[in-house]
Amino acid sequence: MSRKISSTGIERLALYYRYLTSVNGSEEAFISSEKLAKAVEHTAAQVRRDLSCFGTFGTPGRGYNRAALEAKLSGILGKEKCRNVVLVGVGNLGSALLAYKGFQSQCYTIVAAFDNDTRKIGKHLKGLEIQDIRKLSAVVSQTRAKMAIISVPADAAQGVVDALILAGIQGILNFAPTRVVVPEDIMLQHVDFSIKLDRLCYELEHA
Amino acid sequence: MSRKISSTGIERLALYYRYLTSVNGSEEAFISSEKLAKAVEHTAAQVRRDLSCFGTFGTPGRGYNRAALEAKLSGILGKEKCRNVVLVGVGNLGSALLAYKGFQSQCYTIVAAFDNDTRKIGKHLKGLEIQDIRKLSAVVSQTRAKMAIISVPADAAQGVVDALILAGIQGILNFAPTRVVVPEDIMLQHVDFSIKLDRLCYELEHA
DNA sequence: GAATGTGAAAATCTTCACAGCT
DNA sequence: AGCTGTGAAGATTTTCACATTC
Repeated sequence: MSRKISSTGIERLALYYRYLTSVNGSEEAFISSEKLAKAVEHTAAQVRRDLSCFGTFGTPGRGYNRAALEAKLSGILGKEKCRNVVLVGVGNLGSALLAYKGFQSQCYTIVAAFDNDTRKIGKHLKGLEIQDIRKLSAVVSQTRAKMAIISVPADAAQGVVDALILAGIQGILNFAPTRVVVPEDIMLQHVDFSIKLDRLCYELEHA
Repeated sequence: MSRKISSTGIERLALYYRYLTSVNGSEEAFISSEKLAKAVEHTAAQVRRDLSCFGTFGTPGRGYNRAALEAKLSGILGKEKCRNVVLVGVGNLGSALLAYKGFQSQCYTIVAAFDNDTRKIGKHLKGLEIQDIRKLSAVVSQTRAKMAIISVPADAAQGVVDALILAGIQGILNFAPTRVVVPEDIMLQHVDFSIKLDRLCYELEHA
């Protein structure tokens, strides 16, 4: 046991977890690495390797107990404690993210939304009042949010990121179509769909 | 020259391209691998390696000619021919994607939008009429679209993907929070932000 | 018999470091 | 002097294959 998980492996763990929680009831109590792999379009060896990084909880000859595996993954991923998230940038995309059910059904709650557009500030959306970005610091410490989602224009992204870090945010999910710089101890993930579309385009071109 | 580009390298190429097109004018005519790397948060060696996979067009001692590099990348990525894209699933996220400027400013045009909700069909959004999903096949052949974006619920994704492929679509950008199966010759990319948020959560937990 | 957990091999991706060009 | 292009080394990730356990 106990090789370090690969960084892509972490995303697979999240896929395993989502799969397990999405098929509810009326299933066998055990699932094999083979079946789990099929469900998320990966390989059985990879499933076993990923899971083995966190201990050994499969049963040879049977597979993994679904309920136990789900619980274990929940723990590994840190989903026990539900997490408060703030969102910055309530444009088209930001509004869609506010409404997105996938976050809530997992363990995340968007507890505040910010914008710098005075026409939006004060309005309500999905039960949240859009707040002035200048209140960021106060609200972050008040809600003890550790994660932020930013969906602002590319040229505003770095400034917002800096402000978030100053306010105490430790992890940022960036939807702005640009790269930003953060200190070593701040976690950052990009969701960059124009790049993904470009990649698709490339692959079509070179098929 | 001429090692095969890594699959992550392709996404970097798209980043280089976006960076070059985003800084307009008033720049040096040449840019070094070092500077380009900085701009997109990668390394100089990686930039040179990625580019070298498609020929040699840097100038030792000077760097890369910005305009030439931009043109070259455009060619590599297949951006010459602007590409018609259809979108399936006009919910919150789909609507935001329709409005997203980033696609247009690159070479993509969303030429049709589909949904299966009779309350939405016939309505107009961003100058497009939302069409009945059953017209998919006709519209795809008419517009000669080769790429599709899907933003439908997870449980509808596979069905939509199958229909798209039947209609002649060759590349799919999937925003549905689930994995789908496609034949070998169909290109598929996932934009899976609940997974990215989970990864952020994991990294916060194990920082 | 069936499926895990894991060394070892293979494949892929990144970095080093430097010869060679401008 | 400055920077590219690239072999070679290194690091990471995936796959193979099988002894071991239930």
